[in-house]
Amino acid sequence: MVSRNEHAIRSSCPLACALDIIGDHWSLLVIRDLLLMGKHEYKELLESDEGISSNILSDRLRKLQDSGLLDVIPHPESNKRKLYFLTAAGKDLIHVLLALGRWSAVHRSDAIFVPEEMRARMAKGPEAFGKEVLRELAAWEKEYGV
Amino acid sequence: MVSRNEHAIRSSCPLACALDIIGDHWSLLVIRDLLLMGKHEYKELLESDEGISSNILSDRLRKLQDSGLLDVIPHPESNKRKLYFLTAAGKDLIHVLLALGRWSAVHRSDAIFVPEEMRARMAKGPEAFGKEVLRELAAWEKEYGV
DNA sequence: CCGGATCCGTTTCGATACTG
DNA sequence: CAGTATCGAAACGGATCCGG
Repeated sequence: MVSRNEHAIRSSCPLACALDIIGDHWSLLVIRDLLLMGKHEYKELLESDEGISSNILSDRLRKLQDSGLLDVIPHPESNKRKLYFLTAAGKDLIHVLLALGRWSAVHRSDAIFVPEEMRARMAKGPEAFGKEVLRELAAWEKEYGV
Repeated sequence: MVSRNEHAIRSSCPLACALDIIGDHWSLLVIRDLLLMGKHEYKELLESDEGISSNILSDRLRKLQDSGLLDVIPHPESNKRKLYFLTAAGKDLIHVLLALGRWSAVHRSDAIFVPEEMRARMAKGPEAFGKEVLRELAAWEKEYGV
């Protein structure tokens, strides 16, 4: 396990929780996957191109839960699987991701943070794209009765 | 020194450079200080509340330089000191910081990423605040003949 | 003094193997 | 399939040293 109580320690320092989440490689990637890529299961998250390892993934999932950005619900098709959904606070990070996507489209066109076609949409109409993403997510949630 | 060639290795992987910068605690803090807090010197950066240590700071400064987000110029008042200024790409991260500041104002009102008064301004009129920040920065640059 | 560089003990990360 | 245990590698941080 990766340091369970570290989070509690950090929270008490003036260094924003925001930085614990955003200022972390893997958390950011997990959020991207949950928010933009339509992923909701452990396995799907594990398979992202960047290759997060299983212990890191479960650590970050727990931290996101602890910070109230993530909800975990049982999978309707299996009692061993779980579904991960962002809370309202988590989903609101869409604005940060959009800003980041836009920045990286402009200044880091060589680097891939989201798939090409998505970046194009992001860059052209960020707000519209953001709304669309949230709508898709809402559809998912409805489907699974979140 | 903290791993000099790591950056080169990372750049070649599909994990965006954006994440190397933004997905890092200390880099993000340094950018905040340079962009929002009007800091431009090593010593000033070293003194931020979060307490970065000198080796970490110089490592991050170098990485930011390597990624083209940071310019270093000699200090006009002393040939020993240096001035750190963000490049255009670096300054453009203002939009990410604004989104982040806004998010943390809404969802993490207990955590401090920027000073209270600044957060209020950020939350109320992000674009206006962003422009103001960039104007202040331009004034600095002019003063130092960047 | 200032901007770092270096050393070093400690903490955290992460790849792999493993388990229920 | 969803995690956990292990363990080496990397990052951290603090102190200290150094050249200008």
